[in-house]
Amino acid sequence: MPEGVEIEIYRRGAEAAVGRSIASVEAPDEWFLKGGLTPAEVTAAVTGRTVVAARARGKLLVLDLDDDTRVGLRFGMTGRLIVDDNASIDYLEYSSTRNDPAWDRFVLNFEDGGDLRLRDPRRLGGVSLDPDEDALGVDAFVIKPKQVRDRVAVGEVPLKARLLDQSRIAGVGNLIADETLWRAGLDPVRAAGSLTDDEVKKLVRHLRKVLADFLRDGGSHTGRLQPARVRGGLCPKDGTALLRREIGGRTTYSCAHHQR
DNA sequence: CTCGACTCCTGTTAGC
DNA sequence: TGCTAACAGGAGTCGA
Repeated sequence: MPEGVEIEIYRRGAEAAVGRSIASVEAPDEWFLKGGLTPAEVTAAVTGRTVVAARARGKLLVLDLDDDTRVGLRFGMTGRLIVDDNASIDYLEYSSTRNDPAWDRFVLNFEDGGDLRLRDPRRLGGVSLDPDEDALGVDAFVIKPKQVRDRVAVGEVPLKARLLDQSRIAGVGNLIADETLWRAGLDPVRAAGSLTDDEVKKLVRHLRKVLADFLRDGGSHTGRLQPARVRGGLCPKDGTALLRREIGGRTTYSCAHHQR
């Protein structure tokens, strides 16, 4: 599903839109527009403008336009970005393997004839104008150990829930969180503030490696834990029956043996 | 401010 | 074969 890794892949795909002018907009699904935005408003705001940058912050993809308007794209759990008929990602966990244009919720048509499409079967994504980027924490790709210690590894909230809190660290979704904690040998229900300095360092080290691995391998579904994230799954490290719990409101798989 | 519970969305799949 | 119900999770809202 689209987590920070997928958003970075989308961002690279969206680089193809930089320098191009927007001729028209398709916003057929008003529900998909967030913050009270209407199709008429978004059309007026972006038509005739040129894309000058594509940026990622956590799970938010931002297109900067030449008049400082910012277009915020969110992908929910099933959204994909398609630029000029090129999808940067073909497979998304929990999404459909079909490819139906009826799921195009937002389209920018460029003056040169190409287009940028946000295709989201389950409509959990959305489009906003001038999104509040400051509400997001430091992006997981660049967060430093000290920032993790100060903003993530604090309080009595379960560690897993903390990692999913986008205001503290942006871009970690359910699969990245489970894989990171599994590799780091940390129990997802541990109080976030209970980690020692060494455990914080270990957490950051594994997070960075997980992000790099997932980026290299093409998405957040490519983890070593992933095949075992099913009912009755066994830990790929030691064969122990995995625990399946709901933590932070999300299905969480972890190993009772080596995650402490 | 913090935090857990709840709600939204719909394609897919398990099970009868 | 056809149907129903459960399931998936990112993000916003609400109340304690």
